[in-house]
Amino acid sequence: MKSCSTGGSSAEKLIKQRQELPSEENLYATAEVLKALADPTRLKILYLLKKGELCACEIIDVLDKPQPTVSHHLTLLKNAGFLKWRKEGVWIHYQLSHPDIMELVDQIINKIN
Amino acid sequence: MKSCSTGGSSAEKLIKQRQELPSEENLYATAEVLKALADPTRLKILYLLKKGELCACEIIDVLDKPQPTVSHHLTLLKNAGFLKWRKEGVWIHYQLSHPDIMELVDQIINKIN
DNA sequence: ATCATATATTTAAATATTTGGATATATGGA
DNA sequence: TCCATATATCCAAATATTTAAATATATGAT
Repeated sequence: MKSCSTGGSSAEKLIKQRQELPSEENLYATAEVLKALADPTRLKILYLLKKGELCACEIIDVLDKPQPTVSHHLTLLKNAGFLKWRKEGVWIHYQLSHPDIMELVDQIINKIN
Repeated sequence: MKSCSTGGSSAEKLIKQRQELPSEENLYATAEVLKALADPTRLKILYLLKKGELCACEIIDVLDKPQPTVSHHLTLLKNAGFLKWRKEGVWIHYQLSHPDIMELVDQIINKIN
């Protein structure tokens, strides 16, 4: 049996292929950001916010989930960098920090489908 | 205390906001696709394949992980629609099915950072 | 047919994520 | 100050994902 035709994976080739990749750190960080996107509840929040700023209580109403659940998802989206917010008294108004990211998400999905 | 200034969430407003969202089904499907992306090992595979076709054995070599682990990640990427493949004897050569998706991923990450 | 190798599947353990009740904190009104 | 409401945090249970050993399957060489 001859060897895999894509070319023998010599030690040098291997090292080079590894070097050309993003660092582990980088890959982990990227995965973290994408994980924040990869959940139906959080996507729902993001699509909601495409229409404009909303306060947490409104998001809770629309999603119709318990407050701690929504709060948790908002925290993940905030930590990943998807949201901006401003406090106004007791209320917290959330906005997309990069509205055009949602277009990019849609483009990925369109390519896949 | 006055009510949340973004506007009282009247029943009609709520219903409208919900209607304007993608369906649950759609949100779940989108989340599935994004989940396939949201893992450092799978991102590594995708970045590797940006350079061109590789056979499974080479991917295993570069990642330096046990074969079943890599096979599992390849299966998830295949199922999500990110990979094309062709069999050549025992070998399976994988390719990105939509190479430009990786650019879109990079754009999302660049916006966030 | 037998063997060696490439890849996939099965399975179970380890780990991480999601959910929501209970509770804490923050803010403003009375 | 005391109360009501908005939001966050803590915690534990339910669920999902990741990892890798063991095993199965597929292919081609002898």
